[in-house]
Amino acid sequence: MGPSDIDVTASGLAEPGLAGHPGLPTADIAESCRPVTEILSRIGDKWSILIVMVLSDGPRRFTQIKHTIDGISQRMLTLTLKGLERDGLVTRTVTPTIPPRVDYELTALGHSLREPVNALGRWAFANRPAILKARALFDRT
Amino acid sequence: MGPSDIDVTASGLAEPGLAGHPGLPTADIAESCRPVTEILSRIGDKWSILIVMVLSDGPRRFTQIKHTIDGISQRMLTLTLKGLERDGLVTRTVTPTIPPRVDYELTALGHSLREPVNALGRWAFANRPAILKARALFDRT
DNA sequence: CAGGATCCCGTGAGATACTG
DNA sequence: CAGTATCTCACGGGATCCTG
Repeated sequence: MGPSDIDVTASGLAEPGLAGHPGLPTADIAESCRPVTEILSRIGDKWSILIVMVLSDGPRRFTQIKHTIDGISQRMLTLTLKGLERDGLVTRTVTPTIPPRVDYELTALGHSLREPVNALGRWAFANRPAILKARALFDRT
Repeated sequence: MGPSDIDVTASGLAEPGLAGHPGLPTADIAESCRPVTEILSRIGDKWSILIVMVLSDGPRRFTQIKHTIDGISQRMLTLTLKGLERDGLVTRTVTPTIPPRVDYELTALGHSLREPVNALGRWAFANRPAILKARALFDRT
């Protein structure tokens, strides 16, 4: 999650519409896919999806998340949570007790993300055998 | 402290074949999300989705793809195509003429991937304004 | 407890240059 | 045309130590 923006080219607004109808000028495909790739670079990292999944049951505290997701460093947890908060997917509520308590919770936007992600998850789960098989076959030769 | 102090309701994760059989310890969330993260690391890179989108109209030649996707290096195009081929999402057909001709085409598996990706794309497009707004707000303070 | 500040390393990916 | 082979660098991300 860089400090700066994602947009690379002109400050322009990409035109709507997803790619894929015959007759569509192919040169614009990258342009029309920009929102997708943008989101993918947001949730396509190593931890975002896991955090969203963990939070889908309700609010969780920092260390609670940390212990639920095995292998995540507190650095990456902090950074990823901050990124999710920045994009409005997660809220952060501090209770200034001693020791401090911080709760993270999915926003409505964050919850709505679960649907397409679950769709992808179902695809992944359903086609994993095929992929693994293709992969094994490819690697053998 | 153990996994026992974490409340397990798992209502949200109970997707068919996905995470969360009821009563599943939350510690296994990462485990049950593995297929998703696996796929995400496959298509979550910088170019895979774009290539799949370009190929969704039908077979394309190497340089055709290269010129359609602006900014991709031939190195990354080769590598990404090889990865997609390895996972059974794309076929590679060589016509040994001089100069050689190589066509890439989506497999049925590759085509089926477009549906969940498009779902994600619709989400991305619909919620992009909200995300950008949240981002701008977050960055101002 | 929650998170900042550093240090460090592997690898993702761009820029050429060469080949069948 | 469709790649392979290097060189290079930026950055994602882990480990560790420090603070309010």
